[in-house]
Amino acid sequence: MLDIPKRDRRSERREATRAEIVEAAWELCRADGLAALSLRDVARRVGMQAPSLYSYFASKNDIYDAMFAQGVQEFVAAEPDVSATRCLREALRLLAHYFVTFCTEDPARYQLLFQRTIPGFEPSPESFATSVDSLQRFAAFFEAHGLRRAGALDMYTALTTGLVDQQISNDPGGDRWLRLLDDAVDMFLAYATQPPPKNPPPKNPPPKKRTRK
Amino acid sequence: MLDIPKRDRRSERREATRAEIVEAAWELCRADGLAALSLRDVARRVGMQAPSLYSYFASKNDIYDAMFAQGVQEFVAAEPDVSATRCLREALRLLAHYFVTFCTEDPARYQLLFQRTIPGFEPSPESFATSVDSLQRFAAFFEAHGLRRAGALDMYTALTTGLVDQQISNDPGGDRWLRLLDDAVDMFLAYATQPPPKNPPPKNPPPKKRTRK
DNA sequence: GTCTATATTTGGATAGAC
DNA sequence: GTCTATCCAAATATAGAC
Repeated sequence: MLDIPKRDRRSERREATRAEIVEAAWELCRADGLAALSLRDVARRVGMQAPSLYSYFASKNDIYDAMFAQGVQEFVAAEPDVSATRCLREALRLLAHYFVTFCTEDPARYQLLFQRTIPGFEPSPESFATSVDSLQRFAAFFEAHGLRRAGALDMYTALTTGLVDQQISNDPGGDRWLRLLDDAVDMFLAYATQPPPKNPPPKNPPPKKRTRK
Repeated sequence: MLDIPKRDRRSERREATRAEIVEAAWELCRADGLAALSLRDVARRVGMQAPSLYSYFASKNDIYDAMFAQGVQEFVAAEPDVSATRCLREALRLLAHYFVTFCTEDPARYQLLFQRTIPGFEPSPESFATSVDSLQRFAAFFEAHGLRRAGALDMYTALTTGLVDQQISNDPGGDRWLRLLDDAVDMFLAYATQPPPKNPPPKNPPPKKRTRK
């Protein structure tokens, strides 16, 4: 039997107001930085006084948490489906492109979701679980395509977040690092699909030329 | 003619106190996070009252600036000299290892030097110039070893800072990403020393490039 | 639910005595 | 140079009227 929740105009209104508050908070964070968020500013932006917010959120961190949850939802909701894509390179490009675009188009959101920069804030277990699920689907994708080299997933996350980080830190709004993405995927695939060398590669110089010392 | 500055016990003492203050600030940042620094705490740690700090620094940002300058000095002072190293791979491993170790061994320092996370803070031009110099020496190293592929330097910085970032964010104190460093260097060199393919590798037409805005 | 008023804390920074 | 005393601003959060 389908569970059709009875509509409750009161709680609907309440949810709408909560969403409005969260949206105002995002706008402020995008403008002034994630850490600069203040309840006064949020309240003023939605036409309230600061204490009124406490009717909707228990604390400032509670607002951060709602923002976190919303951000994760946004990420998973728009994740491209690559299950029908046979070409690994193509699929990975698609996923990588989605990730870096998602991150760089809203640095404040990136900071909240992927870095740990707000002093006392920890996302709620539910929201966090959703993001862990997403990463595990990604791990499954690697597995399905035979990317089993030890550390391959970690190398991939380092590479993509590195591009995002440099882009945001050193060329905000530009594409100096973003445009390296396809090359990065190729580079990574060459690494990940290559069997790890039996004997660790030239620790010592492969005899360049003569002069032995 | 050699410029031997006359010793001035007063200013020597003053410099020593400044250094003491900066060191106290670092300790607090390492413990509580970079953004949590407060003048009161710094003062208490050096046995002063907060206003006394203003005899040594004009503002809180002035302290951050001294910390930044000190951090940059530390980095360049201990930079390994690879000019005598003939093997590119070996040299790059050395430099990369130095960089990621420097960054991960003190995340607060990494945050101040390489990320832009303190709201109103901009490093002074002198300190900033020193760090730019360091990067340019690195660019010269690339040039000298024939690493001229477009974007190679940017790819390298993305890769190394990505490892640092993931390490700090997701495995602080561990080595889950650090131990991938040698592989990362190999992966990068395979990419950078390989001529860019004439026609983009994969079969399907390169997915629509990110539209410029 | 929203407001006013206020508590509380915590910052950075200044004035002026000693 | 260092202190005490203080200012000023901003922040989160609570109490209670309406």
